[in-house]
Amino acid sequence: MTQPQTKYRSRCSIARTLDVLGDKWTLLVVRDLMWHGKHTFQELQASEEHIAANLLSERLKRLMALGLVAREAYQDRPVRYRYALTEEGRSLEALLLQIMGWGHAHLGGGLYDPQTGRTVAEAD
Amino acid sequence: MTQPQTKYRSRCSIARTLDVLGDKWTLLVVRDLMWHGKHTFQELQASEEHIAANLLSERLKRLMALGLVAREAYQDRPVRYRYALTEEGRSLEALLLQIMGWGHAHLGGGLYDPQTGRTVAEAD
DNA sequence: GCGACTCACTTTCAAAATTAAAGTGACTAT
DNA sequence: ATAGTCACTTTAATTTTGAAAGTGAGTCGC
Repeated sequence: MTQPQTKYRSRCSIARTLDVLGDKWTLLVVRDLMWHGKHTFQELQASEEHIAANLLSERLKRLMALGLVAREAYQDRPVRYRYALTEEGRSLEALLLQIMGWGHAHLGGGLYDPQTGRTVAEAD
Repeated sequence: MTQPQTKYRSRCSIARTLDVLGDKWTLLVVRDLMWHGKHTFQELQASEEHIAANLLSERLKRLMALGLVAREAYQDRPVRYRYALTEEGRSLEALLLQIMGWGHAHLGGGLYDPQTGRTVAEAD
């Protein structure tokens, strides 16, 4: 549970969620961390949607500030980081599944099965 | 099922859904149409988040183009419209509930109960 | 008839966000 | 020494947004 109301547009939970996750990139980063084993900056950047480096950098900072993502250095000299979802970040899985289900049914996108790691229904 | 009329960034259902709904306003319009009995342009514009008229106009056009919202004239001279979700638009309810649930649990927003039309848990 | 008002927008324009590209700094490999 | 990797940051052009004002068709009060 994060802090005060002043940082949000309203007290509506949907508006608040959109305040922090409502853009075209944030949830794709979460998707990659959640399911696709992408944990370094360059792995995240290499996803097929091609997020710009400055946006990835900014989104990771926001997700860390929200406590949804944490990073740890996996190497010094030079320091290199590994990003991972926190437990709170993993709580977004149901939301991601819901979004995926809707997009599959209504926009013809693929349907990924986190159990098997496979896309079980092809996209148009 | 909407056809590949639009071109999407990728075949990922999440990316596609974000392509069409991934911004700070679209789902608030859907929320108001779904649950709050707001059906005219001015009713939608009067919500507490205060969407700008140009954005509301553009979002309604997009939602209509997607087949999620339809409008009918409820008056001629001058023509005035009533906007409503289509059946496909109503399919977004589960997604809205999921987003609301997450926002309530993690950002402290209110929790609305569509059954009773009441907010059952207050926001911070 | 005249002015004030309503509704559903559209236009305007500055500010903010996104995009693509190039640049930086610390290193490693040849 | 030169080239390459990684994790970013910076820069500059383009796009989107946000706030305000404007428009057009009509109604209402006097």
